[in-house]
Amino acid sequence: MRHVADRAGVSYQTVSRVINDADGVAPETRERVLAAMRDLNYRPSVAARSLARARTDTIGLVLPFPVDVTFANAHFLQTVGGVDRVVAENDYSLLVSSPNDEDPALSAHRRMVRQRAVDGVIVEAGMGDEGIELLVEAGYPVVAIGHVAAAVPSVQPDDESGAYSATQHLLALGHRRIALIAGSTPGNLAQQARLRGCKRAGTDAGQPLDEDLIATGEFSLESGHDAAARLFDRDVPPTAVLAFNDAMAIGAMQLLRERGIDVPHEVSVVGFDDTPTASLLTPSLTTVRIFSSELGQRAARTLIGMLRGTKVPPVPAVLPSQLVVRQSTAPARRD
Amino acid sequence: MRHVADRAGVSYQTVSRVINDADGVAPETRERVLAAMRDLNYRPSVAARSLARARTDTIGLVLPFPVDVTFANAHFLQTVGGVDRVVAENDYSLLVSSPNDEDPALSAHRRMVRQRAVDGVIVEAGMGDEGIELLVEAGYPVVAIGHVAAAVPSVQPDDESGAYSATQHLLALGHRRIALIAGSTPGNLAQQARLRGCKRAGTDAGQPLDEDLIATGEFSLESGHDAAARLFDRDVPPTAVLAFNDAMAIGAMQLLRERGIDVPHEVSVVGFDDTPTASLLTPSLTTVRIFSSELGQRAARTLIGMLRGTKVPPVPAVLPSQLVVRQSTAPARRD
DNA sequence: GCGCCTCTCGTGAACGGTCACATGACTTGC
DNA sequence: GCAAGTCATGTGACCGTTCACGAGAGGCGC
Repeated sequence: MRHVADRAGVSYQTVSRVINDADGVAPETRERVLAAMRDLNYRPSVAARSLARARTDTIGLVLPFPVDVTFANAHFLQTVGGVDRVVAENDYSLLVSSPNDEDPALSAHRRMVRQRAVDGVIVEAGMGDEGIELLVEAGYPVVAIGHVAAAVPSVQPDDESGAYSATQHLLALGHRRIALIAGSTPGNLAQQARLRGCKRAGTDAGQPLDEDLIATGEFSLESGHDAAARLFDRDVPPTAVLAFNDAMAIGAMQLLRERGIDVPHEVSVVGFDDTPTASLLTPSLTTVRIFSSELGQRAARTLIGMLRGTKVPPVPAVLPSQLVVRQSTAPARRD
Repeated sequence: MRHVADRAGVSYQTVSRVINDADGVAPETRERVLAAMRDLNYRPSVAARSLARARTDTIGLVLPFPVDVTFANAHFLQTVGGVDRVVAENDYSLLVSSPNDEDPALSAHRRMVRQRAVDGVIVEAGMGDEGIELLVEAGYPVVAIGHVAAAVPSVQPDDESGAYSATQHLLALGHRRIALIAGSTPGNLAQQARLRGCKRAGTDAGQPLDEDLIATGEFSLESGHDAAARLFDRDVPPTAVLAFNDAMAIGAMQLLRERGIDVPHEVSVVGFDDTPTASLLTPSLTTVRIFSSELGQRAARTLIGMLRGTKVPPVPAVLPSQLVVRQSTAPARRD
């Protein structure tokens, strides 16, 4: 920087002003400085700037699983897509941290804390919340995406009402034996909310769900396939399946096709997420939309707002979810 | 840091030594310093450290598309998964940059250059190579994943021979009307290599491929579906389809199922990538394995090696690809 | 008892910027 | 014509580390 200043015949402070687009610099001087910067192929050092300004203009993103696992899930994918977009728009950088195998619960957060390299952190809920506490204790502004117990601002889909309306839809179609393909981690709060929604819809309709018809999967296509296999091996198989994400719903549809069971005339299938592919399947998938990208965008905006000193309402921002009825659901056949 | 030093009754330099695990500090002193660090909840500032050491221990990752688009592609997903793993193992951080809509070709690289926040950059090939030149000019060590024209170290799958053996496999099964679902960006070098491999296999066997049977897609499931629709609308449809990634192959299989065309007995389908789902489909997909995760790991190791001063062979590291024969290919029926 | 070496620790400068304030030239108002 | 108020620029200190030295304490050999 000093070199640039010399070459342009000004002081380093003036160079600094030019870099930061501060006013109070004569247009002609500015030009001279810019020229010198070009000539010397000069680039400011973020490290020095961060040090002096006590901020890094970087936002940390903590993932619940390794990169390849996390992004294999369409919901997380969309979510992070939204974050990425907003972050880039606001000239922040994105530093990602994912857990390693040794300490899946906390390593991603730990690494983020150890490196004091970000101004704030966005956490994808999915694992426990101890990690969030860790970040908060370390003094970071934190925004969570999804349901968290920790007292940090969060944006979350309305899982409960989404699950409620999906179940209601199936009940209205006359289905009585409704199977659920839930997640296998009962501690997960989103999972709990969805389950709550399903059950409430059942009891509200005077048709409580059969607990025996709740299978679990890992949110992957294969696990949905396998869970469905278990469900349809039963003596009295279900007439409808509600999976807690689209991938598992698609897996279930695969199994049904293998077994020659027609969707939707013999069995109805509902997913969760409204993945882009959901609408492209045949039959296209009835599913609960949760606006994942929007969720990510809001989280990023909220965090950036916090960094810029805006007040943030302490209540979680809940985005309504929405049932999208397509071809994979139909009235139950009379037994 | 000064505070810690005071509290431990030593100088700041000694604290620095403890932080960096340098020797020449008495065990008892070390303990005292560590205790003080804990008491004061002290965390070193990366910014200051980066400034003083002139490195950031951060590696940049430049994606060819926005996050959600890039990671929807299984190959990129695996690749970055590999990078992430190695980066974390070596205590580096990962800073990701993806293009924005205004300047898809260069914005990701530009942002990376502007922020002088990384020690080196890994670039996922996919877009043009000007961006790489930009990074090199800015003085960054760069490693590319995939085929690039720029003179930087790269790791790449052996696309040509993979495509060659896939085509050869189909020819050996007696197929004569082999359709290709290629990418729609002819400038892409990986694409060119695959095309070259296919054509060479054809001519080597005395059965040059029919140029009219080359459709294009966007590497998505839907585009594969649509490309297949165009191919099978022809008067004389192909008897085999070779798609340039698994997603498009799966899309093609979907179309065939819709039209009641049996795979593999009526039409054989081959994919590219060996996505995890490929083996789980029915029929399971014959595909070309390209070890994406391994590719990412190597790229990361290469870059870290460069940063640590290891010499890097200037030739691109080529990982052999490998045809995995499953159920979606079968001998051609006699016409 | 002296010089020398090793171990442990401290000091000053530098890294490359930003911030708060000071300074000088030129307008403006009366 | 002079005080006061802009505008443009320069100066010194500081951000929190690391690096290259230097220096004191203790052990050893002779």
